[in-house]
Amino acid sequence: MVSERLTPPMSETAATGPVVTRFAPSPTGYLHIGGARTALFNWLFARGRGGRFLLRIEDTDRARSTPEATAAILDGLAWLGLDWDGDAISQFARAPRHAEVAHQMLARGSAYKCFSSQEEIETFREAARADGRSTLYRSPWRDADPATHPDAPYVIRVKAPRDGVTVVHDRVQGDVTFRNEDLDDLVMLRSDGTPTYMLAVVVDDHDMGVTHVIRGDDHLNNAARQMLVYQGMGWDVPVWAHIPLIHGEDGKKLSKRHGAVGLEEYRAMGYPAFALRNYLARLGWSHGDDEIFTDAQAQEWFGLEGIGRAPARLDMKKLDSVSGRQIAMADDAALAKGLDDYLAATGQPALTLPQRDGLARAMPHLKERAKSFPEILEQARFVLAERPISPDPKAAAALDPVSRGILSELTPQLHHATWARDAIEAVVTRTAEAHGLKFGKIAPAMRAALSGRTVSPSVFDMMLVLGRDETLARLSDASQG
RNA sequence: GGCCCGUUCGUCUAUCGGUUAGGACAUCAGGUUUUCAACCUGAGAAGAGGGGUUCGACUCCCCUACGGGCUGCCA
Repeated sequence: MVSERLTPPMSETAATGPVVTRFAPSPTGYLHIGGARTALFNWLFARGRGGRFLLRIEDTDRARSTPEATAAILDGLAWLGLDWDGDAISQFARAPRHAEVAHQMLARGSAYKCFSSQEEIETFREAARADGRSTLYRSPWRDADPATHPDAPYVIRVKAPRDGVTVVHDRVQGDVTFRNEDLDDLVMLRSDGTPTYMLAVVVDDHDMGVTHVIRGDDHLNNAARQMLVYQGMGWDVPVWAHIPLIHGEDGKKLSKRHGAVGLEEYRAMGYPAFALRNYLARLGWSHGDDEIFTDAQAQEWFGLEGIGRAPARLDMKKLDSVSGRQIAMADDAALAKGLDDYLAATGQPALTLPQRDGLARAMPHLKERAKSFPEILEQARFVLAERPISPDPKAAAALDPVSRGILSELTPQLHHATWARDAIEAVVTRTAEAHGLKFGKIAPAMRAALSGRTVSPSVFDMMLVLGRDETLARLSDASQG
Protein backbone atom coordinates (compact mmCIF):
# COMPACT_ATOMS: atom_id res chain seq x y z
CA MET A 1 0.00 0.00 0.00
CA VAL A 2 2.85 2.31 0.69
CA SER A 3 5.14 2.99 -2.20
CA GLU A 4 7.91 5.33 -3.04
CA ARG A 5 6.29 6.37 -6.27
CA LEU A 6 6.15 10.09 -6.47
CA THR A 7 4.71 11.95 -9.38
CA PRO A 8 4.42 15.61 -8.60
CA PRO A 9 2.66 17.36 -11.44
CA MET A 10 5.06 20.16 -12.13
CA SER A 11 2.25 22.52 -12.99
CA GLU A 12 0.92 22.20 -9.49
CA THR A 13 4.02 23.11 -7.56
CA ALA A 14 3.46 26.84 -7.61
CA ALA A 15 1.32 28.38 -4.90
CA THR A 16 -0.75 29.96 -7.60
CA GLY A 17 -1.70 26.64 -9.10
CA PRO A 18 -4.13 24.05 -7.81
CA VAL A 19 -4.12 23.37 -4.12
CA VAL A 20 -2.14 20.41 -2.83
CA THR A 21 -2.39 19.40 0.81
CA ARG A 22 -1.09 16.40 2.65
CA PHE A 23 -1.48 14.47 5.84
CA ALA A 24 1.76 13.11 7.21
CA PRO A 25 1.27 10.87 10.24
CA SER A 26 3.91 8.87 12.03
CA PRO A 27 3.03 5.21 12.22
CA THR A 28 3.14 4.88 15.99
CA GLY A 29 0.30 2.45 16.53
CA TYR A 30 -3.03 4.01 15.75
CA LEU A 31 -4.65 7.08 14.24
CA HIS A 32 -5.02 9.71 16.94
CA ILE A 33 -8.35 11.54 16.95
CA GLY A 34 -6.41 14.81 16.73
CA GLY A 35 -4.52 13.51 13.74
CA ALA A 36 -7.80 12.49 12.18
CA ARG A 37 -9.03 16.06 12.52
CA THR A 38 -5.84 17.39 10.96
CA ALA A 39 -6.37 14.99 8.08
CA LEU A 40 -9.98 16.12 7.80
CA PHE A 41 -8.98 19.78 7.58
CA ASN A 42 -6.48 19.03 4.84
CA TRP A 43 -9.00 16.90 3.01
CA LEU A 44 -11.76 19.51 3.23
CA PHE A 45 -9.42 22.24 2.08
CA ALA A 46 -8.20 20.32 -0.95
CA ARG A 47 -11.51 18.78 -1.92
CA GLY A 48 -13.34 22.06 -1.62
CA ARG A 49 -10.98 23.61 -4.13
CA GLY A 50 -10.63 20.85 -6.63
CA GLY A 51 -7.13 20.23 -5.30
CA ARG A 52 -5.21 17.12 -4.38
CA PHE A 53 -4.96 15.54 -0.95
CA LEU A 54 -1.86 13.44 -0.48
CA LEU A 55 -0.78 10.99 2.17
CA ARG A 56 2.74 10.44 3.42
CA ILE A 57 3.80 8.09 6.15
CA GLU A 58 6.60 9.55 8.25
CA ASP A 59 8.35 6.31 8.98
CA THR A 60 11.94 7.45 9.16
CA ASP A 61 12.14 6.36 12.78
CA ARG A 62 12.71 2.70 12.03
CA ALA A 63 12.57 1.63 15.63
CA ARG A 64 9.04 2.89 16.06
CA SER A 65 7.57 2.21 12.65
CA THR A 66 5.72 -0.97 11.88
CA PRO A 67 3.67 -2.13 8.90
CA GLU A 68 0.80 -2.83 11.29
CA ALA A 69 0.78 0.77 12.50
CA THR A 70 0.79 2.04 8.94
CA ALA A 71 -2.07 -0.27 8.06
CA ALA A 72 -4.03 1.00 11.06
CA ILE A 73 -3.65 4.59 9.90
CA LEU A 74 -4.64 3.84 6.33
CA ASP A 75 -7.58 1.84 7.57
CA GLY A 76 -8.67 4.63 9.89
CA LEU A 77 -8.52 7.26 7.19
CA ALA A 78 -10.39 5.06 4.77
CA TRP A 79 -13.09 4.47 7.34
CA LEU A 80 -13.38 8.19 8.07
CA GLY A 81 -13.97 8.64 4.36
CA LEU A 82 -10.88 10.73 3.72
CA ASP A 83 -9.73 9.45 0.37
CA TRP A 84 -6.27 10.46 -0.70
CA ASP A 85 -4.90 10.91 -4.18
CA GLY A 86 -2.33 8.46 -5.50
CA ASP A 87 -0.45 6.02 -3.34
CA ALA A 88 0.56 6.73 0.22
CA ILE A 89 4.23 7.69 0.20
CA SER A 90 6.80 6.18 2.49
CA GLN A 91 9.16 8.83 3.75
CA PHE A 92 11.76 6.24 4.61
CA ALA A 93 11.83 5.02 1.03
CA ARG A 94 12.89 8.47 -0.07
CA ALA A 95 15.96 8.62 2.14
CA PRO A 96 18.36 8.69 -0.83
CA ARG A 97 16.63 11.78 -2.18
CA HIS A 98 16.86 13.47 1.21
CA ALA A 99 20.56 12.73 1.41
CA GLU A 100 20.98 14.09 -2.09
CA VAL A 101 19.45 17.40 -1.04
CA ALA A 102 21.65 17.57 2.04
CA HIS A 103 24.71 17.17 -0.17
CA GLN A 104 23.42 19.76 -2.60
CA MET A 105 23.19 22.20 0.27
CA LEU A 106 26.69 21.23 1.26
CA ALA A 107 27.86 22.07 -2.25
CA ARG A 108 25.96 25.34 -2.21
CA GLY A 109 27.55 26.31 1.06
CA SER A 110 24.26 26.44 2.89
CA ALA A 111 25.18 23.42 4.99
CA TYR A 112 28.33 22.05 6.57
CA LYS A 113 29.83 18.93 8.02
CA CYS A 114 29.92 18.81 11.79
CA PHE A 115 32.24 16.35 13.50
CA SER A 116 31.14 17.01 17.05
CA SER A 117 30.27 13.81 18.83
CA GLN A 118 26.95 13.32 20.59
CA GLU A 119 28.76 12.97 23.91
CA GLU A 120 30.52 16.25 23.30
CA ILE A 121 27.23 18.00 22.58
CA GLU A 122 25.48 16.43 25.52
CA THR A 123 28.25 17.54 27.84
CA PHE A 124 27.88 21.07 26.53
CA ARG A 125 24.11 21.06 27.03
CA GLU A 126 24.31 19.80 30.57
CA ALA A 127 26.74 22.50 31.46
CA ALA A 128 24.65 25.15 29.74
CA ARG A 129 21.55 24.02 31.55
CA ALA A 130 23.36 24.04 34.86
CA ASP A 131 24.54 27.60 34.24
CA GLY A 132 21.13 28.68 33.03
CA ARG A 133 22.56 29.52 29.63
CA SER A 134 21.04 28.75 26.26
CA THR A 135 21.41 25.12 25.28
CA LEU A 136 21.66 25.96 21.58
CA TYR A 137 24.73 24.20 20.30
CA ARG A 138 27.14 26.24 18.25
CA SER A 139 29.21 23.83 16.25
CA PRO A 140 32.88 24.74 15.98
CA TRP A 141 32.90 23.14 12.53
CA ARG A 142 30.57 25.68 10.99
CA ASP A 143 33.36 27.70 9.43
CA ALA A 144 36.15 25.18 9.67
CA ASP A 145 38.54 24.76 6.80
CA PRO A 146 37.76 21.43 5.05
CA ALA A 147 41.47 20.73 5.20
CA THR A 148 41.13 20.36 8.96
CA HIS A 149 38.28 17.84 8.69
CA PRO A 150 39.16 14.60 10.47
CA ASP A 151 38.48 11.21 8.96
CA ALA A 152 35.53 10.59 11.27
CA PRO A 153 31.76 10.31 11.21
CA TYR A 154 29.96 13.59 10.77
CA VAL A 155 26.49 15.00 10.49
CA ILE A 156 25.38 17.58 7.99
CA ARG A 157 23.93 20.67 9.57
CA VAL A 158 22.11 23.51 7.91
CA LYS A 159 24.11 26.73 7.99
CA ALA A 160 21.46 29.00 9.44
CA PRO A 161 21.83 32.76 9.40
CA ARG A 162 22.92 34.13 12.77
CA ASP A 163 21.60 37.63 12.22
CA GLY A 164 18.20 38.96 11.41
CA VAL A 165 14.87 37.27 11.85
CA THR A 166 12.84 34.53 10.28
CA VAL A 167 9.15 35.23 9.92
CA VAL A 168 6.62 32.46 9.57
CA HIS A 169 3.58 33.85 7.80
CA ASP A 170 0.99 31.63 9.34
CA ARG A 171 -2.60 31.73 8.13
CA VAL A 172 -3.91 30.79 11.54
CA GLN A 173 -1.43 32.25 13.98
CA GLY A 174 -0.51 35.33 12.01
CA ASP A 175 3.07 36.44 11.43
CA VAL A 176 5.35 34.78 13.95
CA THR A 177 8.81 36.22 14.24
CA PHE A 178 11.89 34.36 15.45
CA ARG A 179 15.29 35.84 15.99
CA ASN A 180 17.76 33.83 14.00
CA GLU A 181 20.12 33.80 16.95
CA ASP A 182 17.54 31.62 18.70
CA LEU A 183 17.51 29.09 15.89
CA ASP A 184 20.16 26.41 15.73
CA ASP A 185 21.95 24.72 12.89
CA LEU A 186 19.70 21.73 12.82
CA VAL A 187 21.00 18.34 11.81
CA MET A 188 19.73 17.27 8.41
CA LEU A 189 21.72 14.11 7.87
CA ARG A 190 22.72 11.88 10.76
CA SER A 191 26.19 10.46 11.09
CA ASP A 192 24.88 7.16 9.71
CA GLY A 193 23.76 8.99 6.58
CA THR A 194 20.05 8.83 7.29
CA PRO A 195 17.93 11.98 7.07
CA THR A 196 16.22 13.60 10.01
CA TYR A 197 12.59 14.54 10.07
CA MET A 198 13.39 18.24 9.67
CA LEU A 199 15.06 17.62 6.34
CA ALA A 200 12.65 14.96 5.15
CA VAL A 201 9.47 17.02 5.63
CA VAL A 202 10.83 19.91 3.68
CA VAL A 203 12.15 17.85 0.81
CA ASP A 204 9.03 15.74 0.60
CA ASP A 205 6.62 18.65 0.81
CA HIS A 206 8.59 20.38 -1.91
CA ASP A 207 8.86 17.35 -4.16
CA MET A 208 5.21 16.50 -3.69
CA GLY A 209 4.26 19.99 -4.71
CA VAL A 210 2.46 20.68 -1.45
CA THR A 211 1.07 24.21 -1.52
CA HIS A 212 -0.59 24.36 1.89
CA VAL A 213 0.78 22.76 5.03
CA ILE A 214 -2.03 22.38 7.56
CA ARG A 215 -0.71 20.66 10.67
CA GLY A 216 -0.71 20.76 14.47
CA ASP A 217 0.69 23.87 16.11
CA ASP A 218 3.28 21.75 17.85
CA HIS A 219 5.11 22.31 14.58
CA LEU A 220 4.95 26.09 14.62
CA ASN A 221 8.47 26.44 16.01
CA ASN A 222 9.68 23.81 13.59
CA ALA A 223 8.31 25.84 10.71
CA ALA A 224 10.86 28.55 11.37
CA ARG A 225 13.69 26.06 11.36
CA GLN A 226 12.37 24.33 8.29
CA MET A 227 12.25 27.63 6.47
CA LEU A 228 16.02 27.70 6.75
CA VAL A 229 16.15 24.56 4.67
CA TYR A 230 13.75 25.99 2.10
CA GLN A 231 15.92 29.07 1.89
CA GLY A 232 19.07 27.03 1.73
CA MET A 233 17.72 25.29 -1.36
CA GLY A 234 16.13 28.39 -2.80
CA TRP A 235 12.69 26.82 -2.71
CA ASP A 236 9.37 28.59 -2.23
CA VAL A 237 7.87 28.02 1.18
CA PRO A 238 4.32 26.66 1.28
CA VAL A 239 1.40 28.40 2.93
CA TRP A 240 1.51 27.49 6.60
CA ALA A 241 -1.52 26.91 8.80
CA HIS A 242 -0.76 25.62 12.28
CA ILE A 243 -3.90 24.48 13.99
CA PRO A 244 -4.29 24.08 17.77
CA LEU A 245 -4.25 20.61 19.21
CA ILE A 246 -7.31 18.89 20.64
CA HIS A 247 -7.44 18.57 24.41
CA GLY A 248 -9.34 16.22 26.70
CA GLU A 249 -12.51 17.22 28.51
CA ASP A 250 -10.41 18.54 31.39
CA GLY A 251 -8.45 20.84 29.10
CA LYS A 252 -5.25 18.86 29.41
CA LYS A 253 -3.36 17.31 26.58
CA LEU A 254 -5.35 14.41 25.19
CA SER A 255 -4.07 11.13 26.51
CA LYS A 256 -5.27 7.62 27.12
CA ARG A 257 -6.72 8.50 30.52
CA HIS A 258 -9.27 10.70 28.78
CA GLY A 259 -10.87 7.67 27.23
CA ALA A 260 -11.12 7.45 23.51
CA VAL A 261 -7.99 8.76 21.80
CA GLY A 262 -7.76 6.47 18.81
CA LEU A 263 -10.09 6.90 15.88
CA GLU A 264 -10.93 3.22 15.89
CA GLU A 265 -12.42 3.60 19.36
CA TYR A 266 -15.02 5.97 17.98
CA ARG A 267 -15.70 3.53 15.21
CA ALA A 268 -16.17 0.77 17.77
CA MET A 269 -18.52 2.95 19.81
CA GLY A 270 -20.71 3.04 16.74
CA TYR A 271 -20.50 6.62 15.57
CA PRO A 272 -21.00 6.88 11.81
CA ALA A 273 -18.02 8.31 9.95
CA PHE A 274 -20.12 11.10 8.46
CA ALA A 275 -21.20 12.15 11.96
CA LEU A 276 -17.64 12.17 13.21
CA ARG A 277 -16.59 14.28 10.24
CA ASN A 278 -19.22 16.86 11.11
CA TYR A 279 -18.27 16.92 14.78
CA LEU A 280 -14.53 17.04 14.15
CA ALA A 281 -14.92 19.81 11.59
CA ARG A 282 -16.63 21.99 14.19
CA LEU A 283 -13.82 21.42 16.66
CA GLY A 284 -11.62 24.42 16.10
CA TRP A 285 -13.30 25.58 12.94
CA SER A 286 -16.53 27.42 12.37
CA HIS A 287 -18.62 28.89 9.65
CA GLY A 288 -20.86 31.36 11.44
CA ASP A 289 -23.52 29.56 13.43
CA ASP A 290 -23.65 26.45 11.25
CA GLU A 291 -23.54 23.28 13.30
CA ILE A 292 -24.97 20.48 11.21
CA PHE A 293 -23.86 20.26 7.62
CA THR A 294 -23.22 17.88 4.76
CA ASP A 295 -19.81 17.01 3.37
CA ALA A 296 -20.55 19.12 0.34
CA GLN A 297 -21.29 22.13 2.52
CA ALA A 298 -18.23 21.51 4.66
CA GLN A 299 -16.03 21.39 1.57
CA GLU A 300 -17.57 24.53 0.21
CA TRP A 301 -17.34 26.46 3.46
CA PHE A 302 -14.05 25.26 4.86
CA GLY A 303 -11.28 27.81 4.86
CA LEU A 304 -8.16 28.68 6.82
CA GLU A 305 -9.75 31.92 8.04
CA GLY A 306 -12.39 29.99 9.95
CA ILE A 307 -9.88 28.09 12.07
CA GLY A 308 -9.62 29.09 15.72
CA ARG A 309 -6.40 29.78 17.57
CA ALA A 310 -7.15 28.14 20.90
CA PRO A 311 -7.10 24.41 21.61
CA ALA A 312 -10.54 22.79 21.69
CA ARG A 313 -11.74 20.17 24.12
CA LEU A 314 -13.44 16.99 23.17
CA ASP A 315 -17.10 16.94 24.22
CA MET A 316 -18.75 13.54 23.97
CA LYS A 317 -22.20 14.96 24.71
CA LYS A 318 -21.94 17.26 21.75
CA LEU A 319 -20.68 14.39 19.62
CA ASP A 320 -23.79 12.42 20.61
CA SER A 321 -26.02 15.27 19.63
CA VAL A 322 -24.34 15.86 16.29
CA SER A 323 -24.34 12.15 15.59
CA GLY A 324 -28.05 11.85 16.38
CA ARG A 325 -28.95 14.66 14.04
CA GLN A 326 -26.69 13.36 11.29
CA ILE A 327 -28.18 9.88 11.57
CA ALA A 328 -31.67 11.33 11.37
CA MET A 329 -30.90 12.99 8.07
CA ALA A 330 -28.75 10.21 6.60
CA ASP A 331 -30.14 8.03 3.87
CA ASP A 332 -31.16 4.50 4.77
CA ALA A 333 -28.69 2.76 2.52
CA ALA A 334 -25.74 4.64 4.00
CA LEU A 335 -26.87 3.71 7.49
CA ALA A 336 -27.26 0.06 6.55
CA LYS A 337 -23.74 0.09 5.18
CA GLY A 338 -22.38 1.81 8.25
CA LEU A 339 -24.14 -0.69 10.43
CA ASP A 340 -22.47 -3.57 8.59
CA ASP A 341 -19.11 -1.97 9.20
CA TYR A 342 -19.89 -1.41 12.87
CA LEU A 343 -20.87 -5.04 13.32
CA ALA A 344 -17.70 -6.22 11.60
CA ALA A 345 -15.46 -3.77 13.44
CA THR A 346 -16.76 -4.92 16.79
CA GLY A 347 -16.63 -8.59 15.95
CA GLN A 348 -20.37 -9.11 15.96
CA PRO A 349 -22.12 -11.50 13.60
CA ALA A 350 -23.34 -10.01 10.35
CA LEU A 351 -27.04 -9.63 9.74
CA THR A 352 -28.95 -12.37 7.99
CA LEU A 353 -30.81 -11.61 4.80
CA PRO A 354 -34.23 -11.48 6.48
CA GLN A 355 -32.77 -9.22 9.13
CA ARG A 356 -31.38 -6.86 6.53
CA ASP A 357 -34.74 -6.79 4.88
CA GLY A 358 -36.55 -6.01 8.09
CA LEU A 359 -34.00 -3.41 9.02
CA ALA A 360 -34.42 -1.70 5.68
CA ARG A 361 -38.16 -1.42 6.24
CA ALA A 362 -37.75 -0.19 9.80
CA MET A 363 -34.90 2.23 9.17
CA PRO A 364 -37.05 5.33 8.66
CA HIS A 365 -38.35 4.88 12.19
CA LEU A 366 -35.05 3.86 13.73
CA LYS A 367 -32.87 6.67 12.53
CA GLU A 368 -34.97 9.36 14.12
CA ARG A 369 -34.27 8.09 17.59
CA ALA A 370 -30.67 6.89 17.61
CA LYS A 371 -27.32 8.57 18.21
CA SER A 372 -25.18 5.63 17.22
CA PHE A 373 -25.29 2.21 15.60
CA PRO A 374 -25.76 0.32 18.86
CA GLU A 375 -28.78 2.49 19.54
CA ILE A 376 -30.17 1.73 16.11
CA LEU A 377 -29.69 -1.95 16.83
CA GLU A 378 -31.44 -1.60 20.16
CA GLN A 379 -34.40 0.11 18.54
CA ALA A 380 -34.37 -2.46 15.77
CA ARG A 381 -34.70 -5.39 18.10
CA PHE A 382 -38.37 -5.82 17.26
CA VAL A 383 -37.59 -6.50 13.63
CA LEU A 384 -34.38 -8.43 14.22
CA ALA A 385 -35.83 -10.88 16.75
CA GLU A 386 -37.93 -13.85 15.76
CA ARG A 387 -40.97 -15.37 17.43
CA PRO A 388 -41.47 -16.27 20.08
CA ILE A 389 -40.43 -12.89 21.44
CA SER A 390 -38.94 -13.24 24.89
CA PRO A 391 -39.64 -10.09 26.87
CA ASP A 392 -37.06 -8.69 29.22
CA PRO A 393 -38.12 -8.33 32.89
CA LYS A 394 -39.48 -4.83 32.53
CA ALA A 395 -41.44 -5.70 29.42
CA ALA A 396 -42.75 -8.85 31.07
CA ALA A 397 -44.12 -6.71 33.88
CA ALA A 398 -46.20 -4.78 31.36
CA LEU A 399 -47.86 -8.00 30.26
CA ASP A 400 -50.00 -8.47 33.32
CA PRO A 401 -53.21 -10.58 33.14
CA VAL A 402 -55.45 -7.60 32.51
CA SER A 403 -53.31 -6.36 29.66
CA ARG A 404 -53.11 -9.80 28.17
CA GLY A 405 -56.89 -9.96 28.26
CA ILE A 406 -57.14 -6.77 26.28
CA LEU A 407 -54.55 -7.99 23.81
CA SER A 408 -56.47 -11.18 23.19
CA GLU A 409 -59.54 -9.11 22.55
CA LEU A 410 -57.68 -6.79 20.25
CA THR A 411 -56.18 -9.48 18.09
CA PRO A 412 -59.36 -10.60 16.29
CA GLN A 413 -60.39 -6.97 15.81
CA LEU A 414 -57.23 -6.34 13.87
CA HIS A 415 -57.83 -9.33 11.68
CA HIS A 416 -60.00 -7.48 9.26
CA ALA A 417 -58.72 -3.97 9.68
CA THR A 418 -57.20 -2.24 6.71
CA TRP A 419 -53.44 -2.41 7.36
CA ALA A 420 -52.86 1.31 7.37
CA ARG A 421 -51.94 3.55 10.23
CA ASP A 422 -55.27 5.38 10.52
CA ALA A 423 -57.32 2.22 10.44
CA ILE A 424 -55.14 0.34 12.92
CA GLU A 425 -55.07 3.28 15.24
CA ALA A 426 -58.88 3.50 15.15
CA VAL A 427 -59.26 -0.17 16.04
CA VAL A 428 -56.79 0.02 18.90
CA THR A 429 -58.34 3.19 20.30
CA ARG A 430 -61.84 1.71 20.09
CA THR A 431 -60.78 -1.41 21.93
CA ALA A 432 -59.08 0.61 24.63
CA GLU A 433 -62.08 2.82 25.10
CA ALA A 434 -64.32 -0.21 25.43
CA HIS A 435 -62.41 -0.82 28.64
CA GLY A 436 -62.57 2.80 29.67
CA LEU A 437 -58.88 3.18 28.89
CA LYS A 438 -56.88 5.56 26.81
CA PHE A 439 -54.46 4.21 24.27
CA GLY A 440 -51.59 5.20 26.51
CA LYS A 441 -52.65 2.57 29.00
CA ILE A 442 -52.42 -0.37 26.66
CA ALA A 443 -49.44 0.83 24.65
CA PRO A 444 -46.87 -0.63 27.07
CA ALA A 445 -48.38 -4.09 26.74
CA MET A 446 -48.48 -3.85 22.96
CA ARG A 447 -44.92 -2.62 22.92
CA ALA A 448 -43.85 -5.50 25.10
CA ALA A 449 -45.71 -8.00 22.95
CA LEU A 450 -44.28 -6.70 19.70
CA SER A 451 -40.70 -5.95 20.75
CA GLY A 452 -40.12 -7.64 24.08
CA ARG A 453 -38.83 -4.31 25.37
CA THR A 454 -40.11 -1.18 27.05
CA VAL A 455 -38.22 0.97 24.60
CA SER A 456 -38.91 0.74 20.90
CA PRO A 457 -40.24 2.73 17.97
CA SER A 458 -43.91 3.69 17.94
CA VAL A 459 -46.22 0.65 18.26
CA PHE A 460 -48.07 1.64 15.09
CA ASP A 461 -44.84 1.96 13.17
CA MET A 462 -43.81 -1.44 14.39
CA MET A 463 -47.13 -2.95 13.35
CA LEU A 464 -46.81 -1.53 9.87
CA VAL A 465 -43.24 -2.73 9.50
CA LEU A 466 -44.06 -6.18 10.87
CA GLY A 467 -47.17 -6.63 8.76
CA ARG A 468 -50.50 -8.08 9.74
CA ASP A 469 -49.57 -11.72 10.13
CA GLU A 470 -46.48 -11.19 12.25
CA THR A 471 -48.22 -8.56 14.37
CA LEU A 472 -51.19 -10.76 15.09
CA ALA A 473 -48.94 -13.70 15.85
CA ARG A 474 -46.92 -11.71 18.37
CA LEU A 475 -50.00 -10.24 20.04
CA SER A 476 -51.46 -13.68 20.21
CA ASP A 477 -48.26 -15.14 21.66
CA ALA A 478 -48.25 -12.50 24.35
CA SER A 479 -51.90 -12.72 25.22
CA GLN A 480 -51.52 -16.44 25.82
CA GLY A 481 -48.67 -15.69 28.15
C1' G B 1 16.02 28.24 31.97
C1' G B 2 15.33 30.27 26.65
C1' C B 3 11.98 30.94 22.54
C1' C B 4 6.96 30.60 20.56
C1' C B 5 1.53 30.20 20.76
C1' G B 6 -3.02 30.60 23.24
C1' U B 7 -7.10 32.67 27.01
C1' U B 8 -15.53 34.99 25.16
C1' C B 9 -21.23 31.16 28.98
C1' G B 10 -19.50 24.32 32.10
C1' U B 11 -18.13 22.87 26.57
C1' C B 12 -17.74 24.12 20.99
C1' U B 13 -17.99 28.87 19.04
C1' A B 14 -19.94 34.08 16.60
C1' U B 15 -18.10 39.02 16.99
C1' C B 16 -13.15 41.13 12.64
C1' G B 17 -13.56 49.44 17.63
C1' G B 18 -19.75 51.20 18.63
C1' U B 19 -24.41 44.55 19.63
C1' U B 20 -29.44 44.21 25.27
C1' A B 21 -22.03 40.05 23.54
C1' G B 22 -25.43 35.84 19.18
C1' G B 23 -25.88 30.40 18.17
C1' A B 24 -25.12 25.17 19.45
C1' C B 25 -24.27 21.17 23.22
C1' A B 26 -25.09 20.49 28.32
C1' U B 27 -28.16 22.13 32.65
C1' C B 28 -32.87 23.76 34.85
C1' A B 29 -38.36 24.86 34.29
C1' G B 30 -42.65 24.12 31.32
C1' G B 31 -45.22 21.98 26.82
C1' U B 32 -46.25 17.94 23.29
C1' U B 33 -46.37 12.62 23.79
C1' U B 34 -47.31 5.85 23.14
C1' U B 35 -41.82 4.21 25.68
C1' C B 36 -37.06 6.18 24.17
C1' A B 37 -35.37 9.78 21.08
C1' A B 38 -36.95 13.94 18.70
C1' C B 39 -39.57 18.48 18.83
C1' C B 40 -41.61 23.39 20.94
C1' U B 41 -41.33 27.48 24.77
C1' G B 42 -38.62 29.78 28.52
C1' A B 43 -34.51 30.47 32.18
C1' G B 44 -29.71 30.80 34.26
C1' A B 45 -24.75 31.05 32.18
C1' A B 46 -18.98 34.42 29.32
C1' G B 47 -14.91 38.49 27.41
C1' A B 48 -8.45 35.48 33.04
C1' G B 49 -6.39 39.97 36.01
C1' G B 50 -4.03 44.79 35.63
C1' G B 51 -2.41 48.86 32.84
C1' G B 52 -2.57 51.74 28.46
C1' U B 53 -4.30 53.70 23.11
C1' U B 54 -9.18 55.72 21.75
C1' C B 55 -14.90 59.82 21.96
C1' G B 56 -15.61 54.44 22.50
C1' A B 57 -12.62 48.37 23.53
C1' C B 58 -14.03 41.28 23.79
C1' U B 59 -11.75 43.41 19.51
C1' C B 60 -5.31 47.24 19.17
C1' C B 61 -0.56 47.55 22.55
C1' C B 62 2.13 46.22 27.23
C1' C B 63 2.61 43.45 31.88
C1' U B 64 1.03 39.44 35.05
C1' A B 65 -1.36 34.77 35.80
C1' C B 66 -2.74 30.25 33.85
C1' G B 67 -2.57 26.55 29.85
C1' G B 68 0.10 24.50 25.73
C1' G B 69 4.25 23.78 22.37
C1' C B 70 9.39 23.75 20.89
C1' U B 71 14.22 23.71 22.80
C1' G B 72 17.17 15.66 20.01
C1' C B 73 21.94 12.64 15.25
C1' C B 74 12.36 11.61 17.76
C1' A B 75 8.53 12.63 14.50
